[in-house]
Amino acid sequence: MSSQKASATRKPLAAAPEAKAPSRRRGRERVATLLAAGAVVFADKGFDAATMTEIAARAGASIGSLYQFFPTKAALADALLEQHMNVVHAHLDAIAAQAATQPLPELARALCNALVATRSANPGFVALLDSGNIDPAVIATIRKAMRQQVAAILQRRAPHLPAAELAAAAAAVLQMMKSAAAMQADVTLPGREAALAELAQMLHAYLQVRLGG
Amino acid sequence: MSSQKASATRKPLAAAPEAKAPSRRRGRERVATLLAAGAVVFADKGFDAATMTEIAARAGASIGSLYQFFPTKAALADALLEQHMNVVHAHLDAIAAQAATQPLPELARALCNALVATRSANPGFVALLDSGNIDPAVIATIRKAMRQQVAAILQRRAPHLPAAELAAAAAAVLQMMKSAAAMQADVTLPGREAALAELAQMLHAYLQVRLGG
Amino acid sequence: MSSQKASATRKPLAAAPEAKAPSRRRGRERVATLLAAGAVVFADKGFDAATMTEIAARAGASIGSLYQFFPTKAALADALLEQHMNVVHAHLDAIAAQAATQPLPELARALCNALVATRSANPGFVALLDSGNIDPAVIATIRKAMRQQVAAILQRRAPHLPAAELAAAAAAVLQMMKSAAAMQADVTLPGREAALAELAQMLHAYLQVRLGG
Amino acid sequence: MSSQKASATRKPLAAAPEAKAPSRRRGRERVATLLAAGAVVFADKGFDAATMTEIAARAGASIGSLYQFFPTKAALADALLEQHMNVVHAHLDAIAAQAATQPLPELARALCNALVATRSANPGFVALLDSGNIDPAVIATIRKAMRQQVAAILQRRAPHLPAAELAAAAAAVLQMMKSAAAMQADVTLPGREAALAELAQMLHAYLQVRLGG
DNA sequence: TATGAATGAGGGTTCATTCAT
DNA sequence: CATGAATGAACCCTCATTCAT
Repeated sequence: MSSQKASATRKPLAAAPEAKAPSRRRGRERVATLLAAGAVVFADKGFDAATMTEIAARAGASIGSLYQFFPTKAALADALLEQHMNVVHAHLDAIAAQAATQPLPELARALCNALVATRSANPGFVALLDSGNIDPAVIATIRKAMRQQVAAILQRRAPHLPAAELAAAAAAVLQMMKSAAAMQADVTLPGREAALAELAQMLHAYLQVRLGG
Repeated sequence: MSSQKASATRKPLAAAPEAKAPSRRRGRERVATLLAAGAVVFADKGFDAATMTEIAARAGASIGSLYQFFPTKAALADALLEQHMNVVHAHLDAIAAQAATQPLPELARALCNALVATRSANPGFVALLDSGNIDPAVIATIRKAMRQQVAAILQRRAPHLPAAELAAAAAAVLQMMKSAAAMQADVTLPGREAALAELAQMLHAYLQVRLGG
Repeated sequence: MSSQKASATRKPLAAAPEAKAPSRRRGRERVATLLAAGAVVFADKGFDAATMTEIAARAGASIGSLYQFFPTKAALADALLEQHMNVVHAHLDAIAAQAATQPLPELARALCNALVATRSANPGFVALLDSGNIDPAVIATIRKAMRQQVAAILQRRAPHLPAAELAAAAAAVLQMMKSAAAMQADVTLPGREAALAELAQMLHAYLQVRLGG
Repeated sequence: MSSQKASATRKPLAAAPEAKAPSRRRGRERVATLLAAGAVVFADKGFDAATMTEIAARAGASIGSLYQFFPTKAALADALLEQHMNVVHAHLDAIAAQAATQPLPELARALCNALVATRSANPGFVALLDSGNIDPAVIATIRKAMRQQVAAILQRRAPHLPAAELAAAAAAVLQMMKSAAAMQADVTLPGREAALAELAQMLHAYLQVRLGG
């Protein structure tokens, strides 16, 4: 199964109260504004400390308006999450497309950067995932999907790796990718760029061992 | 400077609201109970969702008693953090003691396990660090101390590595150690043990490259 | 400068936490009710002993409603203060208008009664001013404004009094006016009316000396 | 009845829980320290905001020790009040002793200064009286006693004044004395000294009218 | 549909007072 | 007596959510 397909067949994350799809253009714009505001505020303060009132205010909307589209704080977070996951998946799909032909060090770097990029696009993402306020089932789903995408990437380089080993490697690589994102987010780290390069190096060394030179 | 010394000169983390030290035996026991309860509740729900009331209740104490020793929710978290850091630092010191003589794969495994172990001893640890409710300066201090300890460990294997490279490597290794702990905490991950082994492998491959065979 | 003008250019008292202005009619009514309730409760118990819960209850509102418009107990007090000051200033303006032509004993009586009247309209006023919970800068501002108004009144009778003497006299007269109000509030004082008359007498004697017959 | 006698027969102010008189020297010292600490803290923060814990701490005593001598926050305040009243009464007695022979302007000044002096010796005094936390009966008693002392002073100058007029005049003069004290406490008042002189002038003018030149 | 007022449970924190040691 | 830990009612304030207009 190609990862494109995987991402194409992805289903809405939550079974919970869904935002009613806005029928008019005006509505769609509003939703976008609200999501953007939510992204910023969640990123700034984390899920718990973020308030629906502030999000609405930042979007230039009334609190009532916000609730019209997102019946729950968690629903807003879910929507945000889904949106971000789409970006992430697209990123990984792009990497997968090149995976077979790219030199290994470049692949390593690309993987390391995957989450770094999307994460700086929206720093609140992780805060949400780790806040403990998101339905664990949703989180599990997300993680599984990402692992599968990473596995698909690795498989391009090592088509005959047994499924179990592939899965384990994918989990490890994904974890490493998260590490890179976390490191990128740590502004207090002196020599951050060098350390990030080191992480890429680490990934490269591993891929060499695992996938064969 | 030996890492033992480093840990000997470690200073209290918190700047502002310290836990008032109990002077009676009763008080000291209380503080221990309260810390334990806090650890559990923070681990369960994260910093924000944890309530002082629940912590007190779980400790079998009244809310007033809790506040007698920890003037603030954050102060309690700080105390917990400090306590945990002591464990972590001791762990790392122990690793450092063996670092020079140990076979490399074992060192890799030991590093991977360092945070895994302390973290399962108290799963709330990370939640606190990442919650955004802890004084960023405290967090920076903690991270720096850990990086230095890891650097000291690496230095035993590669005494002549330039300081800058050493620092970058330490940051990368530390990040990896955290990855292992995170992975360990993810109960939804199928084949977790295999994946953890893969992480150790990754670290090993990296150390080989970095520190020389 | 006429005292009317002075009162026209008066600015809002509070520096920091303003009452959020209601935009709907319902809200405006609420605010009025809440202010009234606050006035009563502050008067009854003083600032510290008054509770927001009681104020809300007395207004027939929920606690949340109260906080919607007054983000802080102090903000409510400030609003109340400002409202009362407006009444006081209007009173003093009225006195100023007649000051030039009125017989001196009548002026003395009017001054004595100025605060008595407004104060019985809202007995909590002084409690607030003296509670030590109001921003001292606000208090200083209030006092200064009152002194200036009293000075303006005196100036109508003695246009050529040097500014410094005028200011000192105004401060003394204002203090006397407060005395009258305090006396009025003391229900345990036997012969209160006679004593109040005595105070007016005292003021009259003073004005005669100061302003000339 | 001489005012000395009046002050000699004064009874304890409160019927409420009394502090047990300490039998040993050590105890008496402690009580003195506690009272002093209470005076300072009440003065600083007012009755409500003052905490028993802080008072004990400032006295270098434990909270338990404080409660050994003053079973209640109000009891402490009462004790303080009584102590201060003794000073005030002594002051007034001294004034009474000279009242008959002194030139009128000097008497006026002495009266104005009476409360000013004692009040700056302990600025918390008024805060207590006006805080609404002291038993109103106690307050009434205090006021009555002071009025009687002032009346006694006035009587020395005008022995034949009818009792009712004397009482009214005493009430007015007392109020004026409080005004002077309040004015003295107002650090924001520019030209405070001049204003105080004005107050003395006012009192003088009144006494001339009332008591005859 | 958009707005903003209304609601109230719940959270962190304080402090007078009590009591065992 | 002294000490300091223990208690818990009460306080101020927040915020997700609902609802009338």
